[in-house]
Amino acid sequence: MRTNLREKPREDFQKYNAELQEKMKVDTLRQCRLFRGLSVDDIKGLSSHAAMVHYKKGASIFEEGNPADFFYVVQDGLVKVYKGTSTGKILTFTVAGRGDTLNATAVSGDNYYMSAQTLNEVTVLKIGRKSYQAFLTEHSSIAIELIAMLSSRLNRECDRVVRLIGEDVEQRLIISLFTLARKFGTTLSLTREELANCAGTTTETAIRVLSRLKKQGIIGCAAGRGGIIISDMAKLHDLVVEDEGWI
Amino acid sequence: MRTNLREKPREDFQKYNAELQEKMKVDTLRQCRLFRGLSVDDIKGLSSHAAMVHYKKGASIFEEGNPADFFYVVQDGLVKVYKGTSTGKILTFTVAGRGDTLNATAVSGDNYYMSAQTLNEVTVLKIGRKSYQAFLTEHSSIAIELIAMLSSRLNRECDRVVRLIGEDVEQRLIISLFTLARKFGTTLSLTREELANCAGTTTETAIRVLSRLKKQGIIGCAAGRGGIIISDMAKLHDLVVEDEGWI
DNA sequence: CGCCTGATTGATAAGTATCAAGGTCGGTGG
DNA sequence: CCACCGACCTTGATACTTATCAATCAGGCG
Repeated sequence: MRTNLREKPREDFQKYNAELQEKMKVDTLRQCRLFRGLSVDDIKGLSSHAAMVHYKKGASIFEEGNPADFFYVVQDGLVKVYKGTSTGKILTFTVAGRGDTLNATAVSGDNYYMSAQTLNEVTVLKIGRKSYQAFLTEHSSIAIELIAMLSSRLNRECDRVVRLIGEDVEQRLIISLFTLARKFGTTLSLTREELANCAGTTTETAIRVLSRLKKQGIIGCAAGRGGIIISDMAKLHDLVVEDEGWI
Repeated sequence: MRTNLREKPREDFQKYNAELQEKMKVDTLRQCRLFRGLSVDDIKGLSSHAAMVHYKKGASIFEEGNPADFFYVVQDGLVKVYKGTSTGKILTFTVAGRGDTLNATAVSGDNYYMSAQTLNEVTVLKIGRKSYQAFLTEHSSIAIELIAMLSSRLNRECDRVVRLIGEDVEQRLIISLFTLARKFGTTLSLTREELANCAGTTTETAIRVLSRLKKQGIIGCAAGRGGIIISDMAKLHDLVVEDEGWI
């Protein structure tokens, strides 16, 4: 029968495809800091609840204040996690990449505490709130990692506050650039506007600072049209004022 | 024998005194959010490791960067918990009162992450780092409370960041006043400088805003010399711009 | 080719910090 | 008891940082 001859390879292909996807999901979850220390089997258990979802550039994954029905992990692409201010500005708290969670530390509250929007083509893993919470309570060793994550994030936000009070815009932009470059490499695909949002300033001010840095040879000339290239990371690092003081 | 006749009451007195102090310590610890849900016996166990220490006004309890040898709970008085900026300014993250911990959320790191200084006569409970950590691991139910505390503090700091970007100084001062008054009542014994540090501004600017509020009848005229009296809490509340948006 | 987004530069204005100069009150020592 | 001193409060003038507004430019894409 013709149908049989046709169906057989298609089934194989589908099975292969499903296995591949499952492998990718597990791979991604294993890169989460939150799940380190867990066995592969544990992660496979969680992975079975995870759906792979694709977003195009500029799409909203979730918005501040909406019911937090899902827990997200970035599989591919860049996602900005931000909050809007009462005056319509935006502050980007983090740019999440592969293996980063979007809302792991949002433990309390039934609603998303921030918004998440894609900066390019993005694939995420999406896990139902219930499944995620059940997984957390089953694997109590995560609690320790969660506390560590929360604690370090809290410190980071406190530092951000101190910098907002103590440092001028130029310094904040430099720190944003440095932090982003350390995480994603020296070729950043961010618009000036996105960078400005990271530092809590305006596009124009960000551009003016970048121009100055370009004159100093720290930013490459090939910048522009949605990208920033850092050509002298060492010099950039020298410009960062450490507020740690004693080291 | 004379000695006997004398010693007896003194022993009684000392015993009574020790019991009283122990009771005070337990009472204080029971007011800690971190320890709610624990039995009185559990808390008594922790209390036995706690020493009551007195500080006079303006004293430093611990300083950012020093080895974090102790865990502190405020028994009486006000303590500001702050960080200095690289430019010499100060940002007060919280004013701690009775039952508040000074460094409970500083889980990671071996050094104090902030500084703590008394705002008036203060009594604290001081528990050795080891004893505190042992207690935490023994009573794993605290982990849940700790996560909740960390999470809510993280949210609060993120909000602070957003307000620093989005709101002007006047609004930040109003929010600081409102928050302080809700916690400590409408008679605040804070200098203008301390209030300014809470809002991340300068003394002069804080004074100018307070003058305006005084004209509007929100701040009492009896203010000045180390105190602020809020005479119209409702009107103050009306001035607070909620950035929650939907409620 | 024309539109649209993002980058860029300049001019201007608003918000705050900074600097300066008293003023007030409470405590302390002669 | 009084005078002084120091900590805190207050107000004004000025400067600086950065946002805002406006205009132009460059490149990608339908």
